[in-house]
Amino acid sequence: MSKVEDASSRQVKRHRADQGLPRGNPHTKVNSFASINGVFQENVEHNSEVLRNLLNLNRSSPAKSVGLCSDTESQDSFAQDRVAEDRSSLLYSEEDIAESADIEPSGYWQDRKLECAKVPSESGDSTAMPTAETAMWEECNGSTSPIQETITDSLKAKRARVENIITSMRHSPPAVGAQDPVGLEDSLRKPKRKQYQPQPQRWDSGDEDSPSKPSRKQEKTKLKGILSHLQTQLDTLQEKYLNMYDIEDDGNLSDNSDDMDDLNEPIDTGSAIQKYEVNGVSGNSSPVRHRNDRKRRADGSSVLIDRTTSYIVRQTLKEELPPLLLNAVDSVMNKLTKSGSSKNASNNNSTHTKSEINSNQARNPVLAQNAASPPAPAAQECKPTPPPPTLIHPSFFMRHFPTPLEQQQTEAMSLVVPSRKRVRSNDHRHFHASGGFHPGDFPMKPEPLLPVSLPTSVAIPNPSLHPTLAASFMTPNMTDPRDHFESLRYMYPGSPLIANSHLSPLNYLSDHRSSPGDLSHISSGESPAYSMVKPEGRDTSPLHMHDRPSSADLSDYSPVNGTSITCTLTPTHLRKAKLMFFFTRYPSSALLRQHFPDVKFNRHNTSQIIKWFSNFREFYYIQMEKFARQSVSDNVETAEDLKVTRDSELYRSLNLHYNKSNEFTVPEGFLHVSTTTLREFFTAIKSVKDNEPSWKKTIYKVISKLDEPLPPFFKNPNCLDLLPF
DNA sequence: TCCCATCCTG
DNA sequence: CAGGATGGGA
Repeated sequence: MSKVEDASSRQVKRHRADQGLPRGNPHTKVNSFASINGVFQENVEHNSEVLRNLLNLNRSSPAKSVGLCSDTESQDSFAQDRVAEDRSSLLYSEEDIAESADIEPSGYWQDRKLECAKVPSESGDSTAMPTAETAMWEECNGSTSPIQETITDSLKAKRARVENIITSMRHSPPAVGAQDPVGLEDSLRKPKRKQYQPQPQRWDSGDEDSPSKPSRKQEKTKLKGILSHLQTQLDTLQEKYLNMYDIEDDGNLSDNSDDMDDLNEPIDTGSAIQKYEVNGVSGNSSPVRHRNDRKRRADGSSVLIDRTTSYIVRQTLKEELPPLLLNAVDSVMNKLTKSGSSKNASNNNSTHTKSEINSNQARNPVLAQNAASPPAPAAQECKPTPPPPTLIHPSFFMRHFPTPLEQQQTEAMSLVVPSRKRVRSNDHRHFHASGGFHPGDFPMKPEPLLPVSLPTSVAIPNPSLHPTLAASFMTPNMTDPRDHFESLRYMYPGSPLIANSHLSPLNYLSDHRSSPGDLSHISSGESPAYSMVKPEGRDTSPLHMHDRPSSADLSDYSPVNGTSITCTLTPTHLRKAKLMFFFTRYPSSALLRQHFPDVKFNRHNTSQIIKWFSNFREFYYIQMEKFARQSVSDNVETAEDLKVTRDSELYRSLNLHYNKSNEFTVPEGFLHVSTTTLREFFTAIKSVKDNEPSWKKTIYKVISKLDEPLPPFFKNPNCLDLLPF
């Protein structure tokens, strides 16, 4: 049974690896999403500050920067549409946030289409996705009331400016019209606009595994630039929007005092929705709500109009900025995390990336929603059938950093398509918003953008095998706590770590340096002070933050520096294991269990960690044999002439492998063992014993007896955190 | 039969 | 570093 289980598990892992699937526990996706929301929240707050500053700045400055706004009547109508659609997008977004997640997307959008069908489209584009909001605006435009005409003129002027802003933004990146899959340049000149494309979600399309993945390392630096570039663009857009807004509101500054009050508060989407719905008689039906707004405008209340405009501007920025920044930060951080050591900032993919941006802007509904779409593609887009596999569900997070496959998307994405799930991005992470975006999601506790330590592949937590672990991954706290606390370590840099001084590697290291080789006084294992090893039979929940070594062992144990039990072996564990190899080449499984108290060992991860040491030995012996043979060929006379020192190339090679960041002072004992091993190999090779079948076994036997006791601090699950590096 | 180590391979 | 094959020991 176990054999079968192991075999099948291996098969599964193999399969997953072959598929390029993430190795981590799928539930970590939830946590990743939570982290995104955390960032989102931060962005919202940050942006609210930005918005306040911008608005105040514009209000205080009579000079309006509208240089890019060259009004024409034809543009006016387009811009007006865009303003209207932006408004409707925002409304959709709000409704999505407010509405239950149980809404079927298809039904949701079909309802929208039904609403649209009742409204004549101003543009005459039958494929357009009219909305109640546009209907409202169009009805308003069609009115013969003088007041409404004034209103319309005012709005047209606004739209014209928005149009110009958008146009200028589109041309900001280098023109990539030839690569533009959306036909953006053409669409810019056509008075048609694309329809909303309600896309059935494809949660987990394997197609996103791009066949030609550009180097993430190379993209890292570019993404940084992209981030700042996009932010600059957004700032420009903000400024222009607000300038426009300010011009329109010149005579109504006092009337908008409450708006400014609003701006002095952190912008909160939920409260904004509430405010907006309070303005309408009915908070449930947006058409009704819009009509009420329209009636107020028809009453000639410029205050209301300006408030609405203000609201549009604010909401647009609220909606636009956070996802953009979120996505940018997400992408950059992802690249950074995955290629933190990358130093080669290549520009090879700059064109590619910029085209991504451009095509992304094409999907930005604010930018491209009004863009013309040829009738045929539009008709195709109207199909309620599921999109092609390469079409990824449009979401806030993906509009700005599309995957290469995403670039094949040919329709403008709605700003507010319900972002219920984030499908795999090019970072191969999955984000699932089980209930869409709710205002309550955003204040979620910020999680680390990425786990500091990702599980190693063998350590795939298999929920079916470990139901308790599976349950543990259901909450944010239940990810590998080491990851959690590693991140917390940066949040609380001053937090005390281990009070027991002899658990400190620094102490060990200093002791070690002062008296090399004298490790007996810190001999590990048997010291009763470190009897914090988890009892074998303990079968508690994987996460017991406080069910941990007694306070006598770790007097300063706290959730901040603490850890909890996990079945997942992380790269941190691997690093620790490598350092342990300096002391023990043949650790027993019992020894490993003792020194990884944060690991709940099962058959799986036990064999994994044993395999690690097997691999360590393999590398070690290969190096030894290599250098022994080299010494033989170098006509070294006797084995006694060989000695591994910290200057020797062999040492550097080993140190690079086991102690890459040089965070650990290699113990003197390891030099002795290395010297012994090298000499054993040298002698065997010199005496041509390497012709014998298993000539290495005798060497292995010798070396296996040279294991040293591990320093006590290896029993500290956080010992690597204490290393200076 | 299970566990572990090694070797080979990717 | 991991997976698979293989072999040996308990």
